[in-house]
Formats: sequence, C-alpha cells, structure tokens
Amino acid sequence: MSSSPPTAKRKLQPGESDGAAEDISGWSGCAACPLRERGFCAVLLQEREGVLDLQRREHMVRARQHLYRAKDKARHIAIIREGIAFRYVVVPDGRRQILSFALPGDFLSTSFLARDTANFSVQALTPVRMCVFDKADLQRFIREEPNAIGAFFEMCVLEKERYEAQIVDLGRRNSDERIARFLIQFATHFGWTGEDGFSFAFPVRQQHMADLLGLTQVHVSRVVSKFRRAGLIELSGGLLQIVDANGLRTAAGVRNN
Amino acid sequence: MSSSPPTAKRKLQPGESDGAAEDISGWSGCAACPLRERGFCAVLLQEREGVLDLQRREHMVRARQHLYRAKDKARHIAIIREGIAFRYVVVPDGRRQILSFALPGDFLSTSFLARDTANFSVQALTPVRMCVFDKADLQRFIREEPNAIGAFFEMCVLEKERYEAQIVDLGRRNSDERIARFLIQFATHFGWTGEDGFSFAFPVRQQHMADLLGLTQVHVSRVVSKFRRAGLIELSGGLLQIVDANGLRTAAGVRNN
DNA sequence: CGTTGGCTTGATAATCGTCAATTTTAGTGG
DNA sequence: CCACTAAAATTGACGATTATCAAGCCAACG
Repeated sequence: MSSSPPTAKRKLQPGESDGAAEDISGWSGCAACPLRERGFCAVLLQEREGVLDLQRREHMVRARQHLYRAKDKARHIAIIREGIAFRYVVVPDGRRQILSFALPGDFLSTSFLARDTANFSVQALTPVRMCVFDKADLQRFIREEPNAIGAFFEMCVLEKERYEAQIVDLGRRNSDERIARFLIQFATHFGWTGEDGFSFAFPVRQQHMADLLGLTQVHVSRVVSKFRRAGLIELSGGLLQIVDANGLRTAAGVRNN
Repeated sequence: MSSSPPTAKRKLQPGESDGAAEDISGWSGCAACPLRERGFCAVLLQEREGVLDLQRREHMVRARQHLYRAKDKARHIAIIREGIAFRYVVVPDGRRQILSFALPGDFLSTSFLARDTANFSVQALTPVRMCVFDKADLQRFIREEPNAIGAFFEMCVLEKERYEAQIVDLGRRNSDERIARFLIQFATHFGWTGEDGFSFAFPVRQQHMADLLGLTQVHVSRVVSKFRRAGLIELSGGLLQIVDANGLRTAAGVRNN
C-alpha cells in the first residue's frame, strides 16, 4: 500500500539544532532603523505620532540558529530588522518543507498574536538582527490603539495571499517554473524592477530552494545549471545576476510582450 | 528550455462558466439557522446578545455556479449556510488549482474584509445556501464592535494555518498520503471521530481532489481504487465510508499506536 | 592541507502524467 | 419506467518529470 516518499529525505545538518536565540544586546532605537517608514513599524509610528513607548529589545542571532521552535510557547513577537529567516516544518520521516521566508520588515508571523504556539519552526538563514516585543505588551497596545489591529489584519491577509500563490506553484507548476518564479520574486523583493543585468546578494542555498519548492537539492542544481547555461542568470559567490530578464520570465511561464 | 507541464491540463467543463449567483430569496432568519452557535455567527450573536441588526439576505446558488469571480469587485461578504464551495485559481495554460473548500459556517474568505478583489474564484460544488452581508455594513459593524475584529483575525489565522498544512502536503507528501489525508480531514470535518465504519455524504469529484492535491483525475482514480481494493474505504454513489481507519491513517503517513 | 559544506554530474528508477478507449453512473425527457 | 445522453470513473500502455544513489569537485577555513 505505502509507496516510497516522493522527495528527498534530509539528514539534520551539523549545527542545525542550535539553541534558541539569546544574544541580547542593547536597544539602538527606531530613529536609525531603515524600517522606520515601512510595514508594521510605520503603523506603530503613525499611531503614536512620534516615539514608540513599547517595551522592546534588539536581538542578534547567528545563521542557522533558531528564532522559534515548533510547539514552543512564544512569549515574544519579533520583527526582522536585517537578514533572512525562514519558517519550516519537518514531517515525521525527515523531509522538510519551508513555508516562507521572513525578510527585513516582516513579522515573525502574525499568527503569534492569536496563538501561543505554531506548528512551524523559524530559523535564521543569514545572521539576523531583530526587534523583539513582549507579547502581552503588544496585545495591550493593540487594545488601546484600535487602528493597529487593522494593520495586523492586513498583514495576515497578505501572508495568506502569499500562501495562495505558493499553493498554486506547488500544485500546478513544474520545477523550471517554480524556480524561475522564485528567483524573480526574490529579486523583486530586493529592488529589481525588471531590467537585464540586475545583481544582488543571494544567500539562499539550493537546499533551501528545494525545501521551499518541493524539490530535491540535486534537481534544483540541475535546473539552476540549465538556466545558467541558457544565459538567463549568473549565480555564484552568493551573488545572483539576472542576465536575461525576458528569458527568465518565459521560463517562469509568464507571457512576455 | 521549457519542459512540458507536470500536471493535467483541464478543458473547461460544459456549464462551468455559468454566470454569478443571482437567485435571491427572502431572509429566513438566524433563529432556525444551524450555524447560530458556530463560527462567525456565534461571534455576531455574542456581540449583540440577541438579534443581529445587520442587513443581510439569503442566496441560493446551484452547483457549478460561481459565487465569485477572480478580480471582480466584491460588494458582499458571504457565509456558507449549507453546501460546499471551493476557491480556485486557473493558471494561464488552463491547469486549475483548488486552494480550499468552503464548508458550512465558513466565510467566503476573510480576505474580502481587507481587499476589494481576490485572485481566486469561488464556485459551488453542491447547491449552496448562503447568507450575504453588505460589505460596507459589515465593516461598520466591525468598527462599532471592537471585539469583532478579533474574531476575524482569528479566522484569518486559521485559514493561514490550513494553507500551511496544504503547502506541506503538496511539497512533501506523495499522492497516497495526500489523498488519504484529505479524506481523513474531510470526514473529520463532518463529524468522524476515528472509528471504523463511519459513512457520510461525499459530493467531491475526483477532479476536485486532483485539483486540490496537485494531481490528475486519472491518478486520483487509481489511488482511490487501490484504497478500495485494500479495504480502507468504500466510495460510491456519493457516499464515503471509512472501513479501516487505522489502515487509512497509515496510508496518510500518520503513525498509529 | 585536510576537512567540511555546498554544488555538480551520471546512471538508474519511481512516481505521476498523458492519451485514449471503455464502462459505469447519473440525469433528463418522453 | 425506459431510453438516451452527458458526466464521471476506470483501465491499459506509454512517457516525462523528478527522485535516488553515489561519486567527485571546489572553495572556504581553521
């Protein structure tokens, strides 16, 4: 009856089970924060028209450390200031699925506002600097500032829409399309506006792409190599360059022209 | 460069492009509604401690009719009272992906509270009776009743969690597991508590399962037949019976005992 | 300079899709 | 109630996509 799994089983990588983040440094303030104007922080600042009086701290975690472990009780709510993290779940037999990436300005999930725990874990992909609020504190803030909840609701809906897109990718697009679309999305998030030659830091490993897109690392390697040989992208040394934007869009299944 | 699609292309079925729902009948009230005590309606009733004074109507739509079409401006917000609908997306080359089912008590997406439009369409799978609120009306209600928004936020988070589970299924589970898990979920939603022999109305076609689970109808047929031959389920005449619960759970990749 | 993590590549195989024919089931009108 | 028709499901043969296994390469780094 049971057939073998369709996707790669992953062994735990060394260093992967690092403890939770605990490197707490001082608070450097919002004034210098590049996120001041964006996302949730913008809402906060807007609400109070000036300085925020929420309790907060700044954490710094190394790459591969966990920001949160599935089923743990979350006492804090964090927002990413610098770096990249990812939310993932591991199925019983060891296969890993990445749900989404958390990029600067992203919440470590709006879910924690309504839930004490989550089914996914969160791990730093690069070193991550984050801003941590006490959960009870933030909930009080929300009660006092009726407009804030709207902002959270908005964020929640946005996460949901991202998931919807990902479900369509996983269910109905082949590996070429998934990978090309991921690269495009990622580049777009980092300021790409569609032109040829755009180049940016790309710390994502093939294993991450595989686990996000429901593929194996080996297959991702083949497709990336194919894209490279076809002159669509250049990818080495942690730098990704979009060489042929139209070509990449075509590979992604987007109709150009 | 481009390879052929991984999944079935679907031709539009006859009758599938029916117009939007317009069969408006009178309002039969909340008193007799089986959903009175559950989900959003419970929240509404709790808020006002008695009768709701929101404008509303009752719509009845036939199977295969659309409750909403992607990109349309949504003026209403609906809650399903009876029947089953599904949210889906069609990718440019005709492949369809079902995002989720909407069952009695479910909202026709919390997204519409924050958005005018959605990227998915919603279609009735069976005849659907739904309760329709005017969007502006409901938004006013939310502003006046500060606790209501919390309930919506909660629902939004719940939808998100369902999507997370589905992403894991699509990315990291094989067809047997996906189908078995879907059957289990569905049965559970309709009152199954895990015992052998549970039987219930199952109006879902193989094409729906295929489009939900990222498979083809043909492959779903094979797996369902296999389950049947293995004595796990009985499925015919729109009735599904769970014959061997443990066997089905095993097929789903859940460790028994 | 050996070790480690990440990537590449080849050979082979499993899963799942495609195509097409056929049967079964459900629905409709006489 | 039967005949007819459309929809849905089944089945077989075949093929494509993607996984698995395994070996080797490369660059970073202590």
